[in-house]
Amino acid sequence: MESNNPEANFADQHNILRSRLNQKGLRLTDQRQKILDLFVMTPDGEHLSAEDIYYQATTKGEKISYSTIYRALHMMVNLGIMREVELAEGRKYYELSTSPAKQHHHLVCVHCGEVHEFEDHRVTKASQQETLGHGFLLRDCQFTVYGICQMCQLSVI
Amino acid sequence: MESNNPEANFADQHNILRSRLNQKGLRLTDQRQKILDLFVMTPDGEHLSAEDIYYQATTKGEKISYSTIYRALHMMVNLGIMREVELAEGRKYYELSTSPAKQHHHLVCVHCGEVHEFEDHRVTKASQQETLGHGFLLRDCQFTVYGICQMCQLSVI
DNA sequence: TTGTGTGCAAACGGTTTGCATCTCC
DNA sequence: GGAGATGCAAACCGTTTGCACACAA
Repeated sequence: MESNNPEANFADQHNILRSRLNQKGLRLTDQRQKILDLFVMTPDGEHLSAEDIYYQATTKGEKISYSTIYRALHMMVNLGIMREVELAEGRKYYELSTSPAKQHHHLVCVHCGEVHEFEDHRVTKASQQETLGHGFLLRDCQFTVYGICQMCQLSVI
Repeated sequence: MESNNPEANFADQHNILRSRLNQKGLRLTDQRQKILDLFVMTPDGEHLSAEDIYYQATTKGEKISYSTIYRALHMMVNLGIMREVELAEGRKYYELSTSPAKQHHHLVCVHCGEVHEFEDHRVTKASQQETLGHGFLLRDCQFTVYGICQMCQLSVI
């Protein structure tokens, strides 16, 4: 269980990232490592925005700028290491990408922002059929269900 | 076929809007009528951004400001008359809302922006099951499939 | 050594807001 | 008459960019 050994996990991720970067003549810097670490440490079902990353990093005394964060995120999305998801208004969130076969979706509480991840093969299938039917080449799909969670149903309305 | 009689269609829409507004002590102004008209005239499968509305309205010699457009759109979304959809980056699009039973989804070309609408009962079902399973109250769901259309596959890559 | 990456500060662009004025009911 | 709506200009805020400097390979 590598999940019992976070350091090995970090090292793995760094090596993967380093080799991918090197293939393209890019470099593995401290900042890029730190950003990746934050995602590796983030529990499943949570997502990080640029602000989250900035806040978590600076709280730990690490120095990083927003420009670096955004540039690193874009780069990793382009490399296929991360995925950009639309969960809430006016802000982008990021998560480590998983294999296309394990594509997952999000259930979001519009009131408190609570997010659940779920998989549904019917949705996956629908995206494949629809792209095929129109002669499209599938790139990504986002299925986001918005609702009000149980807690918020009590406090609001 | 009321689609053969656009004027009746406009009148219908205006009356619906007026009665909804009056229930809340709100008013039906010229600007709000014009905005709604643009959506009624827009063919199925097309969506309007605030900029689209501003451009189409001013091209016709009508005077309207962005603040009014945004305020009207928010109001109509809150009244359930319109739906806000995320199709492209950094911009919101709007469409007239349809009954929850006829919920539809979008297939978008990430290169040229071409959009196809489609319905899929499996997706609708999945959204219902997922909200139910977590005790959520379903509000809306967005299923957006991103790909590259046939034309763009030829010209890009 | 050199081209890539970083931080800073300023710019960007879609959206929102404060305020004076106007207008629908 | 009075609450609600509009237009203008400025503010907002997440994101991007130009540039001088720093650093990985």
